[in-house]
Amino acid sequence: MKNITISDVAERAKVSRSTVSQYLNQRYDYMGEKTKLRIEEVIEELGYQPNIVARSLKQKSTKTIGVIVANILHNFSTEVSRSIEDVCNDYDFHTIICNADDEPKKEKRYIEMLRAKQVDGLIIFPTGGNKDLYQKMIDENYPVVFVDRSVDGIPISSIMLDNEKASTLAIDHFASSGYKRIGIVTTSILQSVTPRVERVEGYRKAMEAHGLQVNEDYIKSVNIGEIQEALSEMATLPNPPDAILAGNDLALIEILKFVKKHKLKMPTDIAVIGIDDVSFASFYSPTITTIAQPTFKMGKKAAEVLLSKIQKEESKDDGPDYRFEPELVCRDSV
Amino acid sequence: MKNITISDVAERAKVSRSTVSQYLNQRYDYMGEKTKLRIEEVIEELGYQPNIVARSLKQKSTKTIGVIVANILHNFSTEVSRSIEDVCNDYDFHTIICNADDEPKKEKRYIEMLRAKQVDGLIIFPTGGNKDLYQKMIDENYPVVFVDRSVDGIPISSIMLDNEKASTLAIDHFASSGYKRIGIVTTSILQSVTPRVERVEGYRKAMEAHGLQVNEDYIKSVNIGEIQEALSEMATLPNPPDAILAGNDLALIEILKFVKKHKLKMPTDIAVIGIDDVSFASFYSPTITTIAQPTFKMGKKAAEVLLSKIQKEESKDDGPDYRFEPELVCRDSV
DNA sequence: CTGAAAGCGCTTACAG
DNA sequence: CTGAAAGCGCTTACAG
Repeated sequence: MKNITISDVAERAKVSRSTVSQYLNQRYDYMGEKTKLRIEEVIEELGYQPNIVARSLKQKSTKTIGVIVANILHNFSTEVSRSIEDVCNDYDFHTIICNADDEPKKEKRYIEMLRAKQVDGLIIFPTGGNKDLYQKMIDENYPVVFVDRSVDGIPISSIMLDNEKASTLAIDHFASSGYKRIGIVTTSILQSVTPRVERVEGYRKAMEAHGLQVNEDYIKSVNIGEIQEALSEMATLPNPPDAILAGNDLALIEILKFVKKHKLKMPTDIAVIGIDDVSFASFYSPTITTIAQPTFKMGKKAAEVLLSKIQKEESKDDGPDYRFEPELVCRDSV
Repeated sequence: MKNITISDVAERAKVSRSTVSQYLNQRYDYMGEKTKLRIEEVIEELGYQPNIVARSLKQKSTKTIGVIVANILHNFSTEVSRSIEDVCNDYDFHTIICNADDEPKKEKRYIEMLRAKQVDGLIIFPTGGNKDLYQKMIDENYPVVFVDRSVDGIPISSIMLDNEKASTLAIDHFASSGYKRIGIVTTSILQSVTPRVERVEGYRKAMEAHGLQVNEDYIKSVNIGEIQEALSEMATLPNPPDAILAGNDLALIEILKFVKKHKLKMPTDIAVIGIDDVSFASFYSPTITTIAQPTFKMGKKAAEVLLSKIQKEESKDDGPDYRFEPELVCRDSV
């Protein structure tokens, strides 16, 4: 199956390839009306579709961006990606989504692959483990924006939740419902991933603001596989917490499993709030009070910031971060 | 920022571009050891990365495939896509995922865009609404495979669940637990989407096999927004069903919402089985009995079939469909 | 063992 | 108003 190229169209329409190209790029300014119509006809007739790869090579733009999420298992990643795609679509950009699986090595491989593929820019939920690469992109003035996390010493704008506020909303709500022994469970904080660190920090501050005691035994930042154990430890404390804030959706699920396994009742035995508005929150029993992230807005912003960097050539920025407001969704688990 | 090209490498290594290209393509056969080392060094030194767009243009292969899912909201779509990506990754192929949103128009746009981008093949969860395009791809011997659904008169292999078996497993399980008034609720069947049609068909056959009466009022195939109403209708029948099979994950969620809203108890007031093993099935209250699709295997198969079509040039096949076995996951909602 | 030349399918000044 | 020419960054016979 020989592919139809611009030459075939030109030949058939009895014009030069340049003229066809002008037509394709809608530069009709100086084109004879009959020429235009003739080309249009031939294209229709041949079912010609321009080869975008060839165009990209010449134009040095692929109209494609790459998105590298740290871990696709978080609902947040999926929703933000979806929103990024929507916006890109509106601007006729394609999106290639990759999942680094929390491994800096994979992230590195994807960054290199995507750049070799000449994507016009990158949206990264950074693992944090490739500072040299991040810095190299800055030095080369290559368009990048971060999402969810920032990286120390790397001045790339990041689209993030106001994480401290998220914790504050939760603690305020617990407190106003009379809970005092409030714990927090989140996935490991060892790589100092921004949202986790800030949420724990926000938790501490909010507790203090309410004059509540911060008990270190009530704070668990461990790998997802160790959460059950951490919860058991908390539960067997002489004075166990009566409310728990889940630092993200995966932590929440672990908590719900624990609650179920031990036949606890929410909110009487234990009150729960989850950061991230999981899909089943509204029909779980009881329905789950959550702190929702504006994932749609955040994805939109990420795409817009990146696209504008791409357009401007001038992708320099002082790396201002964009913070988004969390929202308390009251339901029955508190 | 001038990009580093093969010419820069050639110049610096004092060889021709051809030789560098040979090196890049690992055709070392006739290359002097010193040449090889020199090139290697220079590449390292310059941080050179070959431009894949240029390579693709010449090689007429982008090492990229497109995936167009009918509706990304189904958990099935996400999981299968993920598995496709994993396999493609192993073969050094990239994946571009698009969501047709159940709209044939969007599907058409994506097919055309992806082909213009010269993707080497397409995996489609077909909406069914673009038969001319599907046929055109067959005529052009362009590599395509379908997933989840087949399209009447279009001999393209499809990777599908054994849908009748899925319903059979559910009905058998209901029946063996003593339920007799069994209903089925699924999203609209109007466009004769394969799995929906087959699941309803399987339901009928299985009911008959058990000597159970098929009550047409127990069969609801309506748009997602109308499921609540359909359930109300069923519930107010003089003799309402005491068990319901959810045709897919979205239908299941509607049922769970209904159950919650009307404070019904599962399985005492109503027993439920869902086709698709949703994420929360194992910790919902009660845990939910489901029929799981082997999404991972199905995605793997789809990728493998497509990749082999791509490799063979000869992408013709007689369109044999591949059927996968559903699995009953017994939990507490029956 | 390595290089000169042609070509992939476009686009973009530039000339007329 | 339209065409000839050069070029994007690679690869691939082919010659030597």
